[in-house]
Amino acid sequence: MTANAKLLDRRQKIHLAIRDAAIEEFASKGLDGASTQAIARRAGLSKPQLHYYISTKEELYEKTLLFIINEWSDQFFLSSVSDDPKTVISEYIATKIRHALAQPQVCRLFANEVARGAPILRRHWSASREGVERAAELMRGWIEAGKIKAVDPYLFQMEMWAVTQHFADYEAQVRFMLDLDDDQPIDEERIITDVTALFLRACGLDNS
Amino acid sequence: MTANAKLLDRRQKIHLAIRDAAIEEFASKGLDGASTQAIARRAGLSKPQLHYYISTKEELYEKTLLFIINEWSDQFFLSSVSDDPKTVISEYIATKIRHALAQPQVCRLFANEVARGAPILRRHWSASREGVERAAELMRGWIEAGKIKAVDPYLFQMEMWAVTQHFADYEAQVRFMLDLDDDQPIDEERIITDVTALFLRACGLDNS
Amino acid sequence: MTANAKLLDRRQKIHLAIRDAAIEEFASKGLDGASTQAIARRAGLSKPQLHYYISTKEELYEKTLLFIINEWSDQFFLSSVSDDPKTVISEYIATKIRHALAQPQVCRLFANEVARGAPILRRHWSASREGVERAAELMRGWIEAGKIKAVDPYLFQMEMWAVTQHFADYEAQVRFMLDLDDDQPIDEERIITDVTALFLRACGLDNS
Amino acid sequence: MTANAKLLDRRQKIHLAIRDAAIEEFASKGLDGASTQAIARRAGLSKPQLHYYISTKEELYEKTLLFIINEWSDQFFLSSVSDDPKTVISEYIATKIRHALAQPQVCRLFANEVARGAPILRRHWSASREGVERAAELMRGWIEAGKIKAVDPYLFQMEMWAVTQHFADYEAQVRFMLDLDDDQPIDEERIITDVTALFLRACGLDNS
DNA sequence: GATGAATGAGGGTTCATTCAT
DNA sequence: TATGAATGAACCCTCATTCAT
Repeated sequence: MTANAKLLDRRQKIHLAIRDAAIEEFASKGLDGASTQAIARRAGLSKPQLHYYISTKEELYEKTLLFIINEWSDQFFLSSVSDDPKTVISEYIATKIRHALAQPQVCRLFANEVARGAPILRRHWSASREGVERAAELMRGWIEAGKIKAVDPYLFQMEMWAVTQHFADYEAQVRFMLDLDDDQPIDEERIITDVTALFLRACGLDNS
Repeated sequence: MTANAKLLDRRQKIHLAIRDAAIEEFASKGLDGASTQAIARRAGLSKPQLHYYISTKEELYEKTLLFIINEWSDQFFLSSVSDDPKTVISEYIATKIRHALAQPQVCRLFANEVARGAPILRRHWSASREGVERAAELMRGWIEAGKIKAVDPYLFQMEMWAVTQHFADYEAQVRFMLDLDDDQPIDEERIITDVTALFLRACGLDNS
Repeated sequence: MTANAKLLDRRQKIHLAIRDAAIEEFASKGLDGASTQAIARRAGLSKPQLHYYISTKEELYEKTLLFIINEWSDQFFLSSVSDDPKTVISEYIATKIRHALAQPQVCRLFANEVARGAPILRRHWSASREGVERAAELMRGWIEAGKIKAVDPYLFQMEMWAVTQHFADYEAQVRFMLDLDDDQPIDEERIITDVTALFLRACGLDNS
Repeated sequence: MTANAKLLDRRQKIHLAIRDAAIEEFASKGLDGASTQAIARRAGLSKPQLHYYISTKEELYEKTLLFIINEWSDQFFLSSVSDDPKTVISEYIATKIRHALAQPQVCRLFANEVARGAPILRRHWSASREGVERAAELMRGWIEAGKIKAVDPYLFQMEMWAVTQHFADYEAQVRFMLDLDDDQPIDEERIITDVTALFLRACGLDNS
């Protein structure tokens, strides 16, 4: 490994640490509530040192936001890898819940931005229009083919999003409802099974 | 009306204005991000004047939070006014969605607190235990009586909460999904109908 | 004296102290070099306290600048109180030199702004156009009437300005040239006499 | 050219670039207002790279100041190359004005230092004493010989300095007075002619 | 020589809160 | 009551400088 590569590696590590710290802070406190102090400390840096790597808090926020939606975008919509609605819906839900439980802060950061009215995010929303429409089209095809019941494709997408996202955004409440302490694991499979069944039944795909 | 009564009236008006301002600010910025400056301005007060009515920002936050969950608590759980699950579920969903669309800030303030890990709220959660269990018991009764399919009573409550709450917490995203501008009204009835149908089908109550 | 008047008085005193401090600091360090810290200290305030009275450093700079040119503007141009050029010129020079020696910081603040390219000042220069032209017209009248020699009215104004201003802007050098310590007084009358004679001779008004 | 010579050449170029950058920055912002960042950028260097060539900002300031007064010192005083006062004075003025118009930043840097009270410069002023006195002596000779009117030799020197320097220090105001845009050239000859005539008349040397 | 990184101090400004009046 | 003023902490960020490499 060359000296140059080592350098890049080091730099990247710091940038990763900053990103993680930013996600954590922004997720729980929001843009205004988060302090660069806390982000720096969490990333193991001094405040001026942090500013060696980033320019402003706002920019860091935007970059963090864009990073997560980019990483995450493949899970935003129903995919058309399969022709079978049951498979497609089940996979969407499983993937989304797994992500919600594995990276709740990422989900909450997104939720926080949307709750604020999405001032930053909406500048990048046009890119998602197509995904929404493609998923809607897919569902309309299933409905016309009599594969699923006649549901509103847009609302159905939103409802799946709402429920799967809930396990991240409302993790504390989920724990309360399920009577779990903060350190006890959430039963992922139980949730996936239940939520999947809910939505399959809701569109007439479950014969239980 | 006596002078004393007038005074109390005036005081109460100010307290109401402060509460409204606090809900608005805390909902969009969180506890840390909100400033007493902004709350005071929104309530039509000066900053020192605000501190005449409240003691600290934290306390105002807690009081506001407790107020809304108190006002709101009757909608938190399935009520047992009727014996008919279809009626009970439909009414829960309709009420909850109407509230979400009418007072999204209240919902978002709650969401924000939970997303932070509910540090304040959890001190008052024990009071909700009973409501959760009563609703679970209610559902178990329906299941045993063969009135609804065998769903997980706890998860089912959470799922209904998640979907109904979504229309407040993710209002901006809902508008994007439904292609609505910020000033266009959201079609309440369409949503209530759709979500109700979803959950009724999900527990075998819909014969459509 | 009413309580209200007292308050206004107190406030005004602080504002005056801030203005004086600002003149002093901005004059010797410029806009960028001056620190609100130093201005606050000089005005007998803490830094946050200073911000109770002013909003930003830039605004304070601009206000200070505008204040001094406003106070000072009556000395900027040749006045036409008399018909006699000798009187007019003599009085302009005497007044201007007295001001330069009495309030060198005010002069230097102005000089500093102009040396920077007058980014703020030039937004308010249009108001001075008339004064310049009126003075030029006055001199042209004298020339046509054969009262003074044919000098360039614009350059003559600038030359008088340059020399009189010099005793403020270059006070330290003046002291060096005249071999004066920092605490020794500058002989105002000697300078006024000499400079007046210079310019009167220069336009043919001195018969010495 | 040897490798060593090349090296020295390169180094010198960088030092020249730094000096130019320093003059520019210090002239418009002063010692405190100037940033090493800006100086480095203007010189095409990084900040640490700049510190490879200089030690501190203060030292750079002092060196720059000393350099310009050294380069410039031959123009500071009336020279005695000729016996004829008219020639000597005319040449002083022409040279000084040409310099002011060609290198206004150099002049302004000097002016700024003097306006601050010349804390650095005064440590090197003793060297100028002689020049001042020699010029004064020269003028006294002319006066005694009846070649010029009886003017104060010290004030006369200062007045010539003031007027010639003005075209650099107050360039922005000069442009305003002459109604010139920032990109229009200033008419050098017009100024030299006028100022020269002024001072010649002022000491009885102009028969116009 | 030159670059990335680090640091401690200080920049301007706003914060929540308190205290006079 | 409610306002002007004050304060100390903290805000985000840039400074000049140094030190590895």
